[in-house]
Amino acid sequence: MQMGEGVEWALHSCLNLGWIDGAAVTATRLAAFYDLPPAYLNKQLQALARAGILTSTPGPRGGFRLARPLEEITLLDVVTAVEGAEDAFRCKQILRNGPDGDPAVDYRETCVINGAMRRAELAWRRELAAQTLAELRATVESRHPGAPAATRARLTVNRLS
Amino acid sequence: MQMGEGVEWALHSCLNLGWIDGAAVTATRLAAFYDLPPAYLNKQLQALARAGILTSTPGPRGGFRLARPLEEITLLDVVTAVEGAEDAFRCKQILRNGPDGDPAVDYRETCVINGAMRRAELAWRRELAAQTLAELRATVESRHPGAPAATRARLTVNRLS
DNA sequence: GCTCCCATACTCGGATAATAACTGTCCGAGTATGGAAGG
DNA sequence: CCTTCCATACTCGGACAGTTATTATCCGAGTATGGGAGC
Repeated sequence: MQMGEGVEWALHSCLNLGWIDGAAVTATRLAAFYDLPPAYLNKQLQALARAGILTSTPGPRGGFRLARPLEEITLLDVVTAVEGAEDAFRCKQILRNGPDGDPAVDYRETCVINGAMRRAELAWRRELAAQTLAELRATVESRHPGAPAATRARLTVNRLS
Repeated sequence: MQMGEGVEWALHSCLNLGWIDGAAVTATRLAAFYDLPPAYLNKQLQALARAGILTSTPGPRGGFRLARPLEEITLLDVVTAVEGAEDAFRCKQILRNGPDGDPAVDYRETCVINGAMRRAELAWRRELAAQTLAELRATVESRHPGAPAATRARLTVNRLS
């Protein structure tokens, strides 16, 4: 069970976009920040755009920008956008093949094991939804006061170094 | 991000073993219960045996049996045994490639994003560790009082049907 | 009848393929730019 | 000089390979069984 690295890239990119005010930043520019594969990061940002977290504009002067302030974006929003909404534990309803299996029953509702696993995943999601990206940004700024300016300078320069 | 189905198989098999008193059950028999691939289920049971949840005995009259009562087996034990102990979110430390990246720093400790993700996974693990298989067994027995006898009959018959 | 022995069948255990998911790359559709032509 | 137009360069967006992880299978090492030979 492993989460795709797109989640990590997306979260860092969203935080960086939070330090840019209004200007659109291209996927290539964001990828160069951490030396990531540009086209693949673009793929993840597309997912964020589909989820309504970012807005994308094509053409020159185009790129991605935040669709809403970081206060209104939770970790769960980003994780769901990139990884999908379905649970990690997917009940295959093997009880249906068991001795008293009933084809008419939806064992995803009745299976005790599935219920316990869903409860655990719910706790995970609850914790993710409790954290907004604005809180993460505040923590970073308190530890590295120069980060906003440095990021803004690096992402809004006219040309890549 | 998806969890292997071995977890589901392992949990169901452990519950079934909880209704057998002392007798060893072969992987083939347990697989036939839900019409699963026998050799692959055997692989998962091996993982449980390596983790000390089951004991395995080879040869005729061999098979798997619980190493300790269900009261002392948590969901987390089984998940960890089958899926491994490492976190789903693995911080690749992309900050190291960033503007002020320091090769000497372990960003798994300092990265705010990694900290938030680990907190969420901790909540998930905590929930899993809070549930023992004995509690699941009790819930199943309250809903299906005939389950223990039916399972025992099906798993301890001399020949497969 | 009882004991000992051995061939047998059965089990787990790890090594080996087939499949799906994730990672990475490429090219096309569409758009604002910037300069050139015309008034 | 100002306006209009068009060729250009640049962006996202989705379609296309490469690589890793997951799923599934197979065969060998080791053991209790159960029958047969010997006493």
